Amino acid sequence: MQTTAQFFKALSEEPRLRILALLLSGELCVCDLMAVLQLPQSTISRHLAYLHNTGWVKSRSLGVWMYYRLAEMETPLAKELLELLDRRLAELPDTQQDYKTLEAFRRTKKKCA
Amino acid sequence: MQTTAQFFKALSEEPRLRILALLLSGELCVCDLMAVLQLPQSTISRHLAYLHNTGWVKSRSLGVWMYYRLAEMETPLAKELLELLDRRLAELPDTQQDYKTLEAFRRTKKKCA
DNA sequence: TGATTATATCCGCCTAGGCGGATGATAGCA
DNA sequence: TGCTATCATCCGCCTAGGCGGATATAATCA
Repeated sequence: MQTTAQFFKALSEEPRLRILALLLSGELCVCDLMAVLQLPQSTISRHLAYLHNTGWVKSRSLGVWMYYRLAEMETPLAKELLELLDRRLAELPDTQQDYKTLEAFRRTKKKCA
Repeated sequence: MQTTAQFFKALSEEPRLRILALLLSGELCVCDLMAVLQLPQSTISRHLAYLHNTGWVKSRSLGVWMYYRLAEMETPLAKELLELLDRRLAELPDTQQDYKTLEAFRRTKKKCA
């Protein structure tokens, strides 16, 4: 139960929720997230570390970049929660705005890839 | 999004998760929750106030007692999240233990009702 | 009315964790 | 071998919110 609470705690801050919503669309590196969320790099990395520690995301390094993706969920509760986020987070206006920003960023910059 | 994060934050502490799990089985008063969770009354009331403020529970007073029940969820995300908790929280060993304790408490005490 | 009971709130204390600038480690490039 | 870009971590600062004992409020009962 402690662990379950911990797991939900990862969703209790807006920047982390926005990061997860963005990762639902696929793997991203830290600089992508910086560009979309408009937050300092230390803030992004801190939240990513939190999400990593609580089992929400996995990472792989590719050259200088660190790519983050959603982890494979292990318990039924976690699996279904992720499915729920996948269905319902995208509906939120804030998420849609972030998706647009990500698209725009990808068109203008061919860096970070 | 801020609100969504706030909503999840309510699930980020173990006592609140246990309270919600117990309320899934029906309306309860503060003294029921005290008996099951074995936590001081001020702690229970504080968490109930938090759950109330974040839209998870509603309350009604009946004489000296204050009865708490799950609120009707308003957004699709909230509705489905509650359904998920209903399906999956009951599976957890901690929840099952709390249910047993609640049953035992109800058999021995006819007070608080 | 005075005592008891259930609950809410206050209080002081304490920790997790938020923030963002500064610094450190590492990889690729010139 | 520097130089630069990316990212992790450190740092000091600050707030939300955890805890539980003490107190206030309201309802019931004798």
